[in-house]
Amino acid sequence: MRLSKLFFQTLREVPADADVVSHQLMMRAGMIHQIAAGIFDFLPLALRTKQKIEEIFRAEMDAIGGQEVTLPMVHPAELWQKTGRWYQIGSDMARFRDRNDREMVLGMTHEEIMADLVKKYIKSYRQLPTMLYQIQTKFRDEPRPRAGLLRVREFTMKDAYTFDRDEAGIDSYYPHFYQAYFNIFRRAGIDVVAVKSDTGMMGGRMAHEFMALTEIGEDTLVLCPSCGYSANRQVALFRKPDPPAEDPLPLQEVATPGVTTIAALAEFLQVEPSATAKAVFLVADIEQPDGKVQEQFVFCVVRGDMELNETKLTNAIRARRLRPATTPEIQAVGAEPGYGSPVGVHREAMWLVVDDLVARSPNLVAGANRAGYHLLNTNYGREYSADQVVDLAAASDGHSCLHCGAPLYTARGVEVGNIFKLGTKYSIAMGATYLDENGEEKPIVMGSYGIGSGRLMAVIVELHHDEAGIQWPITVAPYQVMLVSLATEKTPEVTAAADQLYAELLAAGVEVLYDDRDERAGVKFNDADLLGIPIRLTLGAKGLKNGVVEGKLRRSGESFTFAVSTAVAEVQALIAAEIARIQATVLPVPFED
RNA sequence: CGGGGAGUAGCGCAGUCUGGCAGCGCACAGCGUUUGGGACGCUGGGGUCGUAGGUUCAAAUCCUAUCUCCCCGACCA
Repeated sequence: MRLSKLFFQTLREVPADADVVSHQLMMRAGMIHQIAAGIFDFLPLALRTKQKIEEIFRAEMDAIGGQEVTLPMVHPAELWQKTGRWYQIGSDMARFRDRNDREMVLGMTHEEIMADLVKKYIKSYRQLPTMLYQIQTKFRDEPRPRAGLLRVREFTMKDAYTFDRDEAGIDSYYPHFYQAYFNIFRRAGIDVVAVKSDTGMMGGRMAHEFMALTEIGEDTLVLCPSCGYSANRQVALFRKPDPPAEDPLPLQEVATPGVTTIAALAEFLQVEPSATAKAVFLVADIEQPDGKVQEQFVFCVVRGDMELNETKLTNAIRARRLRPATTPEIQAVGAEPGYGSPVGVHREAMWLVVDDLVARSPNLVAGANRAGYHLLNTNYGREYSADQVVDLAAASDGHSCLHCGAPLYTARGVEVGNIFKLGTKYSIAMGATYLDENGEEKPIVMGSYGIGSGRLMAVIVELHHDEAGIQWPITVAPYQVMLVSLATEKTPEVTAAADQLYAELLAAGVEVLYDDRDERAGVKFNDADLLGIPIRLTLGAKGLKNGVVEGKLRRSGESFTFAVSTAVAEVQALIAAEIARIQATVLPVPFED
């Protein structure tokens, strides 16, 4: 491609709306253009990279038995009503009516549609397992799109679905995806960690998220440096410290005027925060046995040195959603904000959930449920008992690893992919069943597996750039080679040589972007750095006089001198070396169950 | 949905407080000089000042409403 003809424009200045690096660089490189919050145009350079990423998806999916299909992105509401997600999902789902007043949705994911499809075609255990995938547009009306391509409303996703006879079937398929995902990300030039994750609205038994570690990530990960344990903080487990071995002491009320935080309480009483109990008041939407959703006041207790993990709580009490309780609601159950404890509250008006460590810790300081007073020496089972005793605490830096005891650390990550064991939720709802060897009708066991192409592209830029611009890994670069001609009006021989080299590179099958523009050298070099094409070839009057063309690797700055006559072969070797360098990172990964 | 910021040429911004010809830089077009890391000169094109209503002799500027975008939070397969 000749740069003089390419539909693009580089920007010298950073667009005001862009504040993460990947967004800035892709805007400046003329790759993307925003038309609304979280909705982008992909220009030719971006599209080439997106297509390369998607070719990697196809190769890895095909390698584990996938067959590509394309399902619509407009769905009748009926399919979503069958699984109940029509009712569960809020305004993230874009809904509209067609001309005949039928309710329709824009697809946010395709479990329903896939289950509906296989229902018609899969009848026998002989047809299982099957894996279908597509690369398709999704629309999710996110409340807050942000950070360029990292969090958008309309996006392309590779979503794959497995169909197995039983749990054992998916248990054996799932690790293939786990490996394929590592292969995909490594072939795209990034490293990821797989973490156990919450199954959220997808439901299901097991899920992993593939996280790229970067400061701009929205998720917090908990990692063990010793045994490799890794989990999203939402579900991360840790080994709780042993509570001190003390005999229960008599309950005692003390005046603590104006002391409403754990830190202030610890300071005032000269005790460790770990010797206190923290009360958290929430209101949960709980689905009742009759299907109606009711609000329930939830009183949570964790130790003062720990934080409540709302995902753990949500799962423990099977809540639809949580919100903080208001002061009147808190007082209505006999508690007092800042001085709350489960001692002496109206137990019948609440669901009381206590962290297991609190239940095991003797003589904790807790609120007295009246302003200005706390209680010393509260003991679970003596002053109060709970509706549920479960793990509610959020894992943090320095906590001990559940498996090996080493201190955990936290890191920020961007979720670039996920894999779910879905079970039979969708197949039962849609009636997707098969007959087994005994002629018995059984629901198909499903899994679903997603990767967003645009987000992955943005993450690659986040992880591969410098001050001057992008540094594309060669496997996903829009072009492999950028040929920069430094010809001027006075050096037509340079133009001729560059034209010829361009033609030879094209003929040799090299993906080459040819900067034939009438620009000064500085402009061309700066644009080349910005676009981040991995190999730059420079042909100018000086070099040509000596019969040489200069080569340079964008990622390292390493430079080479090639004879013009052998340049094509040298470049091909360089491309092969760059590809091999990335391919060398694609290795077997042990499956962490 | 809560808090904050911003809408003026394709991009970055000034002008708004204190109403009075709509500007600057980049980009774009033409001509000339230049030509290995974002050249220079001259000339030129491009604007419903987010939208609607109001106040006023006069509104980018004041008032009211509204839309949009960005950031933090809530939310998020």
